Amino acid sequence: MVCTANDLQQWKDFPKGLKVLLLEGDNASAAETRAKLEAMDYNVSTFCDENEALSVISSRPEGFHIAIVEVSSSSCEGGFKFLENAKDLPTIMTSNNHCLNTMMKCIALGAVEFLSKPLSEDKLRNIWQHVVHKAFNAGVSAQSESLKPVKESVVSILQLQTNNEQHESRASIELEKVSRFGDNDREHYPAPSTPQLKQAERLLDDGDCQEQTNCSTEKESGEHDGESKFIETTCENLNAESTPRQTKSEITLVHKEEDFTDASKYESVVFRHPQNLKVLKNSDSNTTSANKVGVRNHKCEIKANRKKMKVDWTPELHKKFVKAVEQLGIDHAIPSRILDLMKVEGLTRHNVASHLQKYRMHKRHILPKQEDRKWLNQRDPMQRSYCLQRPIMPSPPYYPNHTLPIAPLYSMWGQSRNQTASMQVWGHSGYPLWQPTESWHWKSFPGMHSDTWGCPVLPPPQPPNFSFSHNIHVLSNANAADYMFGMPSSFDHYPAEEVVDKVVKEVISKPWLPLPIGLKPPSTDSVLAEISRQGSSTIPPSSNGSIPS
DNA sequence: CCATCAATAT
DNA sequence: AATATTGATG
Repeated sequence: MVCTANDLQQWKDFPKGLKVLLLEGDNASAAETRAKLEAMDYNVSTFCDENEALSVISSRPEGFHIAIVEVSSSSCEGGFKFLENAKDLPTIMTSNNHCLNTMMKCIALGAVEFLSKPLSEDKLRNIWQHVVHKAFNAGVSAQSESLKPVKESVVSILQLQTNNEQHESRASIELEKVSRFGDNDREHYPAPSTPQLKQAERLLDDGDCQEQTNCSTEKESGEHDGESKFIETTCENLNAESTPRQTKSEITLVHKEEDFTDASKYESVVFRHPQNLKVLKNSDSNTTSANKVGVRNHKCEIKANRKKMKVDWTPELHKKFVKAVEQLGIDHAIPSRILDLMKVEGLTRHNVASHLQKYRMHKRHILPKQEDRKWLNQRDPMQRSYCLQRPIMPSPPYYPNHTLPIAPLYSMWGQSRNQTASMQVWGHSGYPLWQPTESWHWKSFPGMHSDTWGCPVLPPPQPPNFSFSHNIHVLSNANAADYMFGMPSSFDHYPAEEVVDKVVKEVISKPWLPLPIGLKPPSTDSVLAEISRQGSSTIPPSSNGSIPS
């Protein structure tokens, strides 16, 4: 049995009085959200302080039915914490940024939905469905006090409904369908995603979810036409025989992106199952029209969106890219070969080419600009070329493996090309120890050195008591959940300028000293910067850095 | 077809 | 404003 428009109308009335805990910060946006919710007859309580909300939630005196919690760069942890404590309270997470890892983590922690902001009315209108779904899904354990009444009222509504239609059936089954029809309805009511919690957790543990995203859509659907398909799987298997509880491990994550006539984009996380993938594959080869989605066709619809998937060059992906480029050497690093080496499913040559373009731009524009500035004071062209070709950094002759960068222009990247050698020399795996590999941010850090683009560079060696504990906390705590909003907050605490100065001076004066295990030499850039600051007098004698020829 | 660069889009 | 995609060109 399929829900009709009448059913929908009836269900639209349901939210009246539902108590919403809105935890969104103290800003205009929160007020706006609240207003929207109230306009829809939700009963909203706003709490700006996470701790306050947490205490409210633990006692839950007023019996909230659902919570809406924002995760942002500043209050991500609070959101996670809230989720952990929310238990049976259906919680919708919202966010301004589209960090997949954060999304994953939220879902893994039990969020029923992850909504991108701004929150349109469409997104908010039917959040109550999560309440319903949860009320039935969670069972009527003693814990779900707040949801019990929901279940009861839903059951009564359903009974009413089925009576009217002279369909005598068990309410729970009806409910199951009802809570699913949202998927098929043209308004695309949010689909509860809680049941897949475990899978999300597993994916999260992989730490490499991005790749999953990439590979999920593309394997069969055709790299040949260079086009990835956005897949929207609204199909729900309504066969009574098939169990809706999915325990498959191969669940992949896709972004569901739909365009609506009102141009408002609904975005949420859905999990796609292998079964559906099959269906999709078949229908893809048979039916090409994506627009034949009939309004009345509620049964099972699959829409293959031709829109290209936007490749998110995550640090992991970029790492692969850089590795491939390094492996090929700068001369042979062409998109197709890079693509081959990267072996990332779903990535097109175009994507790589584009990224390569950017990569080169950085090399050609950012670096020379900085270096030019540094060599303003240097008149001797010999010295210039010396500096270009030779990192001033300790490259002690007694390190046999330490080869030198060759091409002047690429000295920065040459340095990273020599990463293998550096690894042996410096005895680390290529990444700073204090930073999980999944979470380093490969953008240039303001105030940091720009050769970090694509290559994480450790801050200059730190005095024993210098602490990055803040970073460690941020980065590891979230399980690398968000390199995105880690960016501004995680690197607030650079080494103080004096510290850098001191270290750089030290290094310049004693270039022969090996660095502690696990540390990478300060970037060439930082040293050069320091030299230019102090004048060229401090440049170590050229015996230390003659050009190998 | 491919790589590259410029223009465009998000 | 940064960064990804699309388009044009050789």
